[in-house]
Amino acid sequence: MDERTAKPDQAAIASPRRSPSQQRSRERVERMLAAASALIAEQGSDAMRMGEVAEKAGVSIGSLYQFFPDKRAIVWALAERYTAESQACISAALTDVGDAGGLKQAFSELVDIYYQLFLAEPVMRDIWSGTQADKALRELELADSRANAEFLVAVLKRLRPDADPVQLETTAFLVWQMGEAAVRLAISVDREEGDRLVAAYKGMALRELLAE
Amino acid sequence: MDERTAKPDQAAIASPRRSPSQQRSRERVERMLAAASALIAEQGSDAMRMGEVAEKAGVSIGSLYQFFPDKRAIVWALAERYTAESQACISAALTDVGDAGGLKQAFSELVDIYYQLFLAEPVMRDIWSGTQADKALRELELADSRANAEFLVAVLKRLRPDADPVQLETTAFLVWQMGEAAVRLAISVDREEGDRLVAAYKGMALRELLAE
DNA sequence: TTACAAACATGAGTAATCCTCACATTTGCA
DNA sequence: TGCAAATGTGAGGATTACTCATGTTTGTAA
Repeated sequence: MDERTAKPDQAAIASPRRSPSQQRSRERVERMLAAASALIAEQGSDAMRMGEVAEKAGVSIGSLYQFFPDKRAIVWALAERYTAESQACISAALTDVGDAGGLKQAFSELVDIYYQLFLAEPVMRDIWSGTQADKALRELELADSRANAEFLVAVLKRLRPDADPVQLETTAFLVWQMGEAAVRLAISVDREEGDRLVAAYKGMALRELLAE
Repeated sequence: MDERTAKPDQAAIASPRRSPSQQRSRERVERMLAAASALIAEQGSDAMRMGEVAEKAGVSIGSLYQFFPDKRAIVWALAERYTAESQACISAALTDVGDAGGLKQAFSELVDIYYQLFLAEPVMRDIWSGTQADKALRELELADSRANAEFLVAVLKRLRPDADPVQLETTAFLVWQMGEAAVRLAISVDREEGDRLVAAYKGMALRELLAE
């Protein structure tokens, strides 16, 4: 990221800014986010300029900063929406799983969905690519990953009631993070190899989840 | 404007700059890299300012740009050194492996070394954190990872001569990338959980490498 | 209806930083 | 010794995130 005017090492998770209370401004904020999303899809979030976002949204640069403390906050807001959406999806896919076969199928489907999403959505790809560099985004991703791992832990506790809970927790979290890494890797190579890598990840992860 | 065709050994992805030919300037370039390294260790590469690097190295800002096309090129140069070093280490650890037990031990040691290195070296940590965001660094990491995976493939072919070579290739590459992701994850949580995650990764990876 | 405070909108201006370039100095060598 | 190429310099151009003084709109209570 650019970080030109950033003060050194201020973590700064979502600094306080006015949140829109009137209908009019709520709509404007939506337009800002939509504009940002479109620009990120076109050029990536690094190349996204605050001036462009304002222009595309049909607002002044000042209005942008009325609701977002800085550039990263816009990306963060978009990221938060994606995580909320996918958590609902993951929760739905895993809560009903009762046996090993069910886990195998649900997990495989989830990985496929995630892979497809990354292939199809340039904004998502861009946002989670920068994850490592941005402190706030990294926190969001870790929290999200832990939450998702919890759904897996619930399933595992049902399937293997005698296993060490801490061990299960560790395994689920690792498997989840490996999945995100595998998908990010897969989309950065050619399609054929990407497919192979995702398939290999599935095998590796399921072996770990089912037979310890 | 010097359009003189640079030496063919400039395999660097982006380096349209003079490379030092005199003893004096070679020493100055070393000082620049040392200064950059120190500043990255202190504040991270985002917060590193080109002016600071020049000042700390005792050269002018112009001299800095004489040898590095831009800021990222400095980070890239440091990254390249680390990869060259670690490749030698990895090659040495894996070339003599002859059986499953040997692989298990060598792999485990390599993971430990890598983990310790990331824990101890703030510069390495910082550089490879930004990997996702920087195109050139990502290329370097992928190339490095493929090269390292090749050492693993050589071992696997010896241990499992009948296995599908493409499959082995995929597995080795995936395992290697998962390892990098696992270590990066491990250092971003508290030490105790990090140790558990690295141990879990080892188990998962070895199971995949040894028994397909 | 009107008065008024709070929310909202504006965009020229500020500050920080990357990088260039015209010119000065040093080095290797014929 | 002369000179071209390599190296050194730092003020200034260019870009861009972000601020703030000032103007406008909105909800609401008298």
